[in-house]
Amino acid sequence: MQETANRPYHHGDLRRTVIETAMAMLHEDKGWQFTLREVARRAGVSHAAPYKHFPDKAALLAEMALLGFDRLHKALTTAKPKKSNTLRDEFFAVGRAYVEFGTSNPGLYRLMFSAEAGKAADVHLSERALAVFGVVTEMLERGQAEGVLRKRDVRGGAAACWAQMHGITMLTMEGLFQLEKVGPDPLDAALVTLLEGLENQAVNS
Amino acid sequence: MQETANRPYHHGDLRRTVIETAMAMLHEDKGWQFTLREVARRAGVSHAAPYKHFPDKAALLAEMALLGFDRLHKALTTAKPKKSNTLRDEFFAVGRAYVEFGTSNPGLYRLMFSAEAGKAADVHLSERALAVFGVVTEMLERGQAEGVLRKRDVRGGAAACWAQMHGITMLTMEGLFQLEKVGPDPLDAALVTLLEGLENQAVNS
DNA sequence: ACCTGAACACCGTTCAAGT
DNA sequence: ACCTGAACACCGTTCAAGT
Repeated sequence: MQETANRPYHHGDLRRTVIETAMAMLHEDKGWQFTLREVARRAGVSHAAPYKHFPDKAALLAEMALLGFDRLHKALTTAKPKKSNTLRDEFFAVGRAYVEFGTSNPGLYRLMFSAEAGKAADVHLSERALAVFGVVTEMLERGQAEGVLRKRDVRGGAAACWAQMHGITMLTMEGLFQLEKVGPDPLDAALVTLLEGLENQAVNS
Repeated sequence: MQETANRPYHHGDLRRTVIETAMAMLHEDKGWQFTLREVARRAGVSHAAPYKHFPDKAALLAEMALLGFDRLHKALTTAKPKKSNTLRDEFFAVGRAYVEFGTSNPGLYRLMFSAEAGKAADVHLSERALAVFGVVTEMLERGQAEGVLRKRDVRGGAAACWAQMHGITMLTMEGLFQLEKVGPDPLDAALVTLLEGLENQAVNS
């Protein structure tokens, strides 16, 4: 862990360094179009060195995507307010945290849902990716138990929530949600609409 | 327009041919990671020839993305049933058509919303891309006029719809909506949830 | 065990030169 | 006006060889 100024030949923990360097480069560019050679350059090793730790670039991408899902999961559970809060508060807190995560890590978020990462190692079907789905499911189950939400197959509702979060996040990243055409606060509007589709009682405005 | 078997030197309509060839290659792969050189090879010209018609690869991608938005717009308006149908029918028809378009053209759909296409030429802010938004807006306006939908800023509702469509489409493309974990018919569940968030009257199940 | 350096088969892009 | 062919500066990946 302690970095000595001179790394003569052996690097020590190149595997971790490669991932961290690549993660840092993801923040600079929007896409995951960083090059493996550039990563190696920044890490101060030859361009062939990373191949001792990853079979190919796709493997590195997949690992980064998994890391991304872990961070997203953590961001959501952290954002969840302490108990004795209304479900509505929790719903909005988690929703906003999701979008916030995506928009402040656009490169990483894109990578997580890219075909490239998905192909390799079944990233999207891993339990680490599906843990995010679990957060939403728990929230809906609580809502149904409290009678706030309509009683329906929770999985369908969770699917709707995830799709809505993902859609808002990507459209925001593209700048499409910054237009006057979509109104003053599309994020809020989308969350309200979604919640009211899940809620139990009638709302007449 | 009529293709002679021998194209000795001049191609005739290389610009169109390049676009069509690239479009065809988009169907084979999932991503837009086709190479310009391969396009030129298939078109039977040198790898430098396309540069007489497009300043760079990004310009070609942007043009293809615009074409994609035109096709999506057409797919939605075509799917819209003739009048004297309920709004609910229209809503589901358009929703399913949207997802269907994405899942049957994954490469093109990905390209349309990629950062690469977005950067070039303001694709996402073009009226051709926003026409899709218009289809949803019209539908909601009709619903509000008929009293079926809650009266609210239509733009917010349209934003919610678009985000939901986009999210479902992408998650389906990733295979995440084919899991038992998300239930038997997540697409339907998401559409129902969305619609009921927009609707006027109370629903007690 | 871990890393290097040269090598291979590709890219995107440019540009003088051909027709 | 439209296209070619060689060239440049890159990639990802491999592999014998070094420490």
